[in-house]
Amino acid sequence: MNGESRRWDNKDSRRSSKKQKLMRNAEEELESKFGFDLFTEGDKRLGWLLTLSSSSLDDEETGRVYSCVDLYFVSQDGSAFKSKYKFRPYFYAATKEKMEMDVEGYLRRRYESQIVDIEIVKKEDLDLKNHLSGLHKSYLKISFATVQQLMDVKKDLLHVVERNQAKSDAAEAYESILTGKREQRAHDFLDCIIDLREYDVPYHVRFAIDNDIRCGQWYDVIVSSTGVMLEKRTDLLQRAEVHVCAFDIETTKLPLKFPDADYDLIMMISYMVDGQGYLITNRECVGEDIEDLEYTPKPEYEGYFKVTNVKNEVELLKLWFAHMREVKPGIYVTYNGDYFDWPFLESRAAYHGFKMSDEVGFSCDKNQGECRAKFACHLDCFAWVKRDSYLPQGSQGLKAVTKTKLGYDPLEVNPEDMVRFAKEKPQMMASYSVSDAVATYYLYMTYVHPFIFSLATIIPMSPDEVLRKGSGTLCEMLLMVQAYMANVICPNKHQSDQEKFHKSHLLESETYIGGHVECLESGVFRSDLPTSFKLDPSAYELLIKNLDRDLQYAIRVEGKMDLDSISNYDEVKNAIMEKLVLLRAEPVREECPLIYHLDVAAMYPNIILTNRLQPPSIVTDEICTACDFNRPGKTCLRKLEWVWRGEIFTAKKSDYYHLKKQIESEFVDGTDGQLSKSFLDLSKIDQQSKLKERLKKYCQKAYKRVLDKPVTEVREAGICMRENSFYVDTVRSFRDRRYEYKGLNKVWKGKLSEAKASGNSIKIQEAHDMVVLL
DNA sequence: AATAGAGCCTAC
DNA sequence: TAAGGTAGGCTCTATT
Repeated sequence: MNGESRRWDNKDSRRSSKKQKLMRNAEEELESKFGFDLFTEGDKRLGWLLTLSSSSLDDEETGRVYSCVDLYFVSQDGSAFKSKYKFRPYFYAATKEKMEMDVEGYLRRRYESQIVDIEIVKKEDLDLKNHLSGLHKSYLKISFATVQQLMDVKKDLLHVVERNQAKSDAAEAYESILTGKREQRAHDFLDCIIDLREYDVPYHVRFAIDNDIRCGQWYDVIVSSTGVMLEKRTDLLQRAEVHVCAFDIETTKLPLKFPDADYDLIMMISYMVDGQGYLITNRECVGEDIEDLEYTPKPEYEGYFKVTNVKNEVELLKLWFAHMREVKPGIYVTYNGDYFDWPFLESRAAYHGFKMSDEVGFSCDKNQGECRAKFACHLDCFAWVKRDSYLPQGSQGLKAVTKTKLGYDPLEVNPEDMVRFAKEKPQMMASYSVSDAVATYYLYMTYVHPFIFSLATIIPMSPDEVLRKGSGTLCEMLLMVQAYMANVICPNKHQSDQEKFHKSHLLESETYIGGHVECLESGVFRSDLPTSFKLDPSAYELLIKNLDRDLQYAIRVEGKMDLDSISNYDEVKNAIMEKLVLLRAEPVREECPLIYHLDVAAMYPNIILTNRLQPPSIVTDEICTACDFNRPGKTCLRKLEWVWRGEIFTAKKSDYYHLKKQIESEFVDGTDGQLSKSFLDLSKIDQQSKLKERLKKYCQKAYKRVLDKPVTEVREAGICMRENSFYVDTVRSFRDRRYEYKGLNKVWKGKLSEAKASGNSIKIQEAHDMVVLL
C-alpha cells in the first residue's frame, strides 16, 4: 500500500466519505497502471487532450465533495498524465419582472446546503419581445458544488415552474391585475419562478464550452494552489502519437446460431498496436500451434504478427489483459465491438472470475449498447461507417468497407466453417483472424482517427461521444458554443402541441411540403450512343426571346462585369442564336447526347444564408408590433410562401371529445404489462397515445378509414432580417471552414505531387500528413 | 384482385 | 434515453 492511501486511511472522516475515497483510490491505482498518474505539482506540462469525463474530488481540508472534470493528456514523448479540473455546475432561472432579488434571497435560504452561489446575469433572450432594441433579460445563474445537488434542486424547481406556467396560462387574462401587488410570503416567491434554462446541458459539455477546452488539442497545463489552468497551444497542429490498439476476437458458435457468451469460447484474439500485430490462440479450439505470420494485403498496410499459443481461454484472457497494461493504449479500436467483442470479452472474463473493468478499465453498458472506459477511448469503426462513410446499409460490413475504403479484397470465411477450420485448418483461420485486425486498424488510421479527432476540436464532447452521437446532437453542440459566445440564452427543447385540430378534425400529424425530385427521362445513356429527342419548339422560342436579357444577367449579376467591357457580345450571341433557331426548326432529332452532371454545392447552407433562416427569425405580427424597428416602410420583414400539409382523422372533433370523456373514466392496461390502472394516472404522453389508439379503432368502424387524404394549404411566413445572427453565423462559419480546408487540401495535394516528382522523402511524408490532416 | 398501411432503405 | 428533416420507391401483409 502506498503512502497516499495510508494517509487517507488514518484520516477520521464520515463513513460514506471514507468509502468514496477508497473507491477513488482504486480508480487512481488502475489509471496509474495505464500511465495516467495524477499531475498534482511541479512545472507546467505540455499535453494533448485525449479525452475527458465528469468526476468528483474530495477537498482534504474541508472534507467536502466537489464535481470536477477529469482530463486525460498525452505528452509529446508518448507518456501520459491526468488532471482534475474543478468546475461548478449551474443552470439559469427566470423570475417575474423585478422579482430577481427576492427570489435569489429566498432560494439561498431554501436550498442553503445545496446552492453555492447565485448571480443575477443579463442574457440575450431571443424569445423576449422587442429584444432587438437591446433589451436583455435577467436570469439567476444558480451554481452548485456537485452535479447531484444541481439535479436535486432542478427536479424540485421544475415541478414549481410547471405549476406556475399552467397557472399563468389559465389566468393570462387577469395577469396584469395581479402583478401590481407585491406579496412577501415565502410561498409567493416560488410562484415567481417562471422558467428554467440550460439545466439539461451535460456537465462535461458545460465545462468544455465555458472554458473553451476541446479534445484533440494541445495545452500547457499548469497546476497551482488555486487549481488547474489550461492554455491552448494554437501553434501545434499535428496530433499527438497516442497508442492505438485495434483488436478482433474469433469465437466458437453452434451451427446456424450467433455466438453466445454463456457457453461459447474465444478461439483467438488478434490485435495491432501502433502497427505491430499480435495473435493469441486458444489451443482448446485451435488444432495446432501457430507460428509468427504476416498478412500484408497492400504495401502500405503492413501486418507482421507475433503469435502466442496458450492452453485455454482463461490464459488467453490473462495474457491479453496483461499485454494491454504493458502497452497502455489510449485508444481501443474495434469493428462492432460495442455490440460483440467487448460484451463477449466481459462475459467470458466474468465466467472465469475476472471483472473486466478491474483488468482494463472497460465496462459495457447494455442499455446504451456501448463499451467505455474513463481514461481511454473505444472508437468503434462501425459507428463511423454508419454515420460518416456514406456507404449504403447493405455495404456496411467490414468486408464491404475494406473493399471500398481500403481498396483490397479481404479474406473471407463462411461463419459456419470457422469452428471446424480452427481445428482442421488452423493456419488458415489464423490468417483470417489477423486479416480482420489489419483491416480494422488501417480503416481506423486512414479514416476514423483523423476525422473524429478533427471533429473533436470543435465539438465540446469526448471522442467516444463525437463518434457515436447523431448529427442533430452534434449540430446542437455547435449552436450551444455559438450561443455561449454571443451571450445568448438557449431555448428549452420544443414540445409540440398534443391536441391540435384542423377544421374540427384532430390532426394526426402536420408538416411542410419539402423539395422533391423530378425524373425527366429514365434509361441508360451514353455520349456515343444516339438518342431520340422530342423538343418543344415553344420553349426554344422563349429562350430566343429572352436571350439578351439572360446574357446580360450572366454578365452583370453573375460575372459582376460591365456590359461595355465585353468586346464580342454580338459574336457570342449570334452563335447561340443560330443553334437555338436550328433546334426550334427541327424538334425531332436523333443525336449523340452530351451528358452533364449538375450539382449544387452546399445547397441547404446557402439557402439558409441567403434568406437568413433561423428559428427565432420566424416572426408573427404580434412580435413585429412589439418591436422598436416596426416602422412604416420597414425592409426587415421578408415574406416567404410555404405549403402546409396535415393528416387528419376522419372522425369529428365532437367524436373525439366523446371518446376522451369515456376513456377518462376507465381503467387501462399499464404500458409495461403492469396491473391496470386509472387512465388519468398515466402520463400525459401515454394518455394521448391510448386515446389515439381508441380514436383509430373508432374511425375504422364508423368511417371505414382512419385518415382522410392529406390536406395542403399555402401559408406565408415572415422572416425577420434583423434578428440576432448567431444561428446563421454558425452555418456560415461552418461552410467557410469547409471551403478553407478544401482549398488548403488542394494546395497540399499539389505539394504532394511536386514532392513525389522530386523524390524528397521528407517532403513527401510532410505533404502526405498534411493531406490526411486537412 | 385491389388497396391501404407498415417497414425498410435511399436521395438529397 | 436519445432522437436532423421530407420525398419516395419497393416489398410484404392485412383488409375489403
